[in-house]
Amino acid sequence: MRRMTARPANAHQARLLRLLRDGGPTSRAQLGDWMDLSRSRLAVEVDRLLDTGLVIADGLAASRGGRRSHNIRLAPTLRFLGVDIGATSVDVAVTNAELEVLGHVTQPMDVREGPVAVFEQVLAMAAKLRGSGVAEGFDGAGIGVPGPVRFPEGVPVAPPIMPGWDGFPVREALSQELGCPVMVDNDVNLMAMGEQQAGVARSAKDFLCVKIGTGIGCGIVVGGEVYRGTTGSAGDIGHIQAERDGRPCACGNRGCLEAYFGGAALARDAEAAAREGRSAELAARLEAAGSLAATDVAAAASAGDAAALDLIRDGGTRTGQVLASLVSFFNPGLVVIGGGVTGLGHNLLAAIRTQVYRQSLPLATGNLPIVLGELGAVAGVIGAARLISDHLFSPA
Amino acid sequence: MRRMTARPANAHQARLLRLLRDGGPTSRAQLGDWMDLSRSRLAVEVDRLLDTGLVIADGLAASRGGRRSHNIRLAPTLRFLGVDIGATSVDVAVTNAELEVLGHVTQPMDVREGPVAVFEQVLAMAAKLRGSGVAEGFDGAGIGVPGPVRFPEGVPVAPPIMPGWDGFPVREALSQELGCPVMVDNDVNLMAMGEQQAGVARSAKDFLCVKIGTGIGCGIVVGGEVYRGTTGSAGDIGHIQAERDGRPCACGNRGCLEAYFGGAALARDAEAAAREGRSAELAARLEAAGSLAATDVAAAASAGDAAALDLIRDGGTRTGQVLASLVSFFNPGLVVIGGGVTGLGHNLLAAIRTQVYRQSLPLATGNLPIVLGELGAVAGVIGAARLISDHLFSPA
DNA sequence: AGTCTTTGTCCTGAGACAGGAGAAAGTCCA
DNA sequence: TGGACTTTCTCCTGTCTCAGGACAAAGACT
Repeated sequence: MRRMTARPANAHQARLLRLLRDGGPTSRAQLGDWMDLSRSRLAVEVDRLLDTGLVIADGLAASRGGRRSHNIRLAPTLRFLGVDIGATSVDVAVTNAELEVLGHVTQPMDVREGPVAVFEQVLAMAAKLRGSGVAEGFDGAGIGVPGPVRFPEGVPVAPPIMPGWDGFPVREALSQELGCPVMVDNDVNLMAMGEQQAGVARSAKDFLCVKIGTGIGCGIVVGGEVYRGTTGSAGDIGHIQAERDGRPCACGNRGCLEAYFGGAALARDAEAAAREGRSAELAARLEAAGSLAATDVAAAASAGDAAALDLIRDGGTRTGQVLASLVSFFNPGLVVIGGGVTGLGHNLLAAIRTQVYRQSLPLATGNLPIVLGELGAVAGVIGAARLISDHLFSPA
Repeated sequence: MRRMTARPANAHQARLLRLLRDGGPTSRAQLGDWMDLSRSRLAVEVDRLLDTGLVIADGLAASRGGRRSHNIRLAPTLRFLGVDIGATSVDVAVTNAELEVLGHVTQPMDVREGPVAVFEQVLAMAAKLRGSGVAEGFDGAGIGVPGPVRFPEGVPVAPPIMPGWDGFPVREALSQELGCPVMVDNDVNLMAMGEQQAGVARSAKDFLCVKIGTGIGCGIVVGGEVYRGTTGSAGDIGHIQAERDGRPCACGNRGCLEAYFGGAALARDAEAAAREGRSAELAARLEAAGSLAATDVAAAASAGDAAALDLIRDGGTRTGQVLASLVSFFNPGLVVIGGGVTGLGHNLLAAIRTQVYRQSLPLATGNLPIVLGELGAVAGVIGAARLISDHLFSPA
């Protein structure tokens, strides 16, 4: 099947495509109101988009007291691929042009196996989704990787947890393989975009999105746009010092937040608690599985295990301390907590909130919601689809 | 004398005005190149600006191998007033349209006397400048206040060090008094704008500007624009926790950065060192003056006093610790250190640099200059003039 | 003196754009 | 059932915006 080749020819067309993406099928009149453009001018641009095939006019909407309107909508055959590469697993999903998830698969994986092995797996997963009938091909793909990215080129730079990826031309390689445009970004930024597109951050302009997975990162959104920093490492808060002369961290420093919290540290601490006899619940789970993960701590905590609860509270408190500084500095309108350990749920959230509300300036916390992300594992893939659609729905 | 009433009618004209402001007198041909606009289209907009009187064409430039060009420049009679209200002093300056300082006065003052008393003084200073012949009137004024501001309305909100100012309609009141448009912002943001306009940050897009005066604040510039946060308190880093369960702070919390450093804390610590006999140099100065200020510490340090050097190093280290977190988070392309205590100079800078380069991520610090501001006291007033000129040089 | 370069002006044709007239296709009420 | 009213969409017209080319002005260079 032929895939999307056309691109919007001007800013009006780009804006139309995004409005249709986020607002669904819409009449010409409605679009004119939204864009603050005369109906005559708008009609021209819509007609041009119809010519390109990027949008179609199908069916008539119900009358609202007058002539029935034509539904203008994005081409129903458009398909985006969203890929979220984590430290220990990978998510691949297919969306339509409205960024609704049509198919989604998750598999365990180890990033340290390097880009070649990982992308082989990703391509197999994409092929599987295509085989299941939700897509005949892809018009674009967004890729999230767990480390800093030189965004314009789509190349990871100096990623601590994925050494083999440094400088690998992810964007170019995948674009070749998939035969469609590809954009690459940090997984945390994609989570923020996902929650902004379809989650709790829909109406937020300036917000932070803290992802607590194997590591800890923070997506920064300024004026509705992801802020990536000068070298693409903005939001890398895992190695902010949480304790002076504290625990040694893999990065070479001491007392980093990630040395105390995040999936890896949490599992380590839980195993220690089990071995030292501080928790029968955790010890039993360690006995059964041979090792522990963040989910075990969550399960133990909801079973009332005191040691597990302590671990969560302590991690939340440390995260909250760091976050309190960032809230004072950045004065966001919303803070979203997400990532693998959100299974820890409200115990974690309560600890974070307590710390932030206590330590940050009243003016900054006065009306500051701190909430859990509502999309879970699909936040990343929706963000990835949004990334590539933002790219494709911008003037050529 | 009649003052500026015209405003640019469209984005082209606004851009032209800013180019002329930042680039000085320029030929039509040069402007066309800068704006990426055809000479014919540009000529139309320039002619319209000439009609409004906002710009003039005077004299001919030297030939560059062909016909000599006309110099297009901003109206030489335009005058902006820049006001920088600090905790203990106030700066007032007059600039021309190119934001060059034509006259500048500084006076001691106490913000706690409240807005009415302070503005009486400010208006007297402005009148004095006008009397000296550098201006016959003002086309606009920018005001910096030492606390958070609700920017669109130009009203201070919940300012900790200037309680009487909460909710006072600074913008409206001064606009009445001066008879010209007024914009109000946090003094730290104005310092950042000043260094961006005419100082070390001229080419920086994303940078931080740390102002260490009586208190400590941080201007945040994203993509060339000041970021103010959701409630206008972004950059308020003085009350970030520098030490767990540390010194009590005036804000009610413990261990805030401002409890350890900044002009107030530094003076307090210096007086303590003098009284406890840890520094003969500082004791002598205390004896002579009855109290100590940051400048005394600077003088003592440059005279080789060990206790003074310790104070500076300790303050720099703590500031550096906080800044290290913010650098990891924000990944700026430049960090500027300015404010009253920059007299502490390179001892302070060295301590800050050491800490940031040690604690932040290598990717974020790899090519990160940390430098002193180069404008000193005029940074704020130039920033204030820039603020109002940005406002006036934008489409009506 | 002749050629080249640069600047600035003028003109033309393509496209952007708003607003109005009016046709199409419905609702609503008597 | 028919007339009045609404809403949507198309078409037309006049005004701007804009690029690019032709050309004149004014000087540099040889």
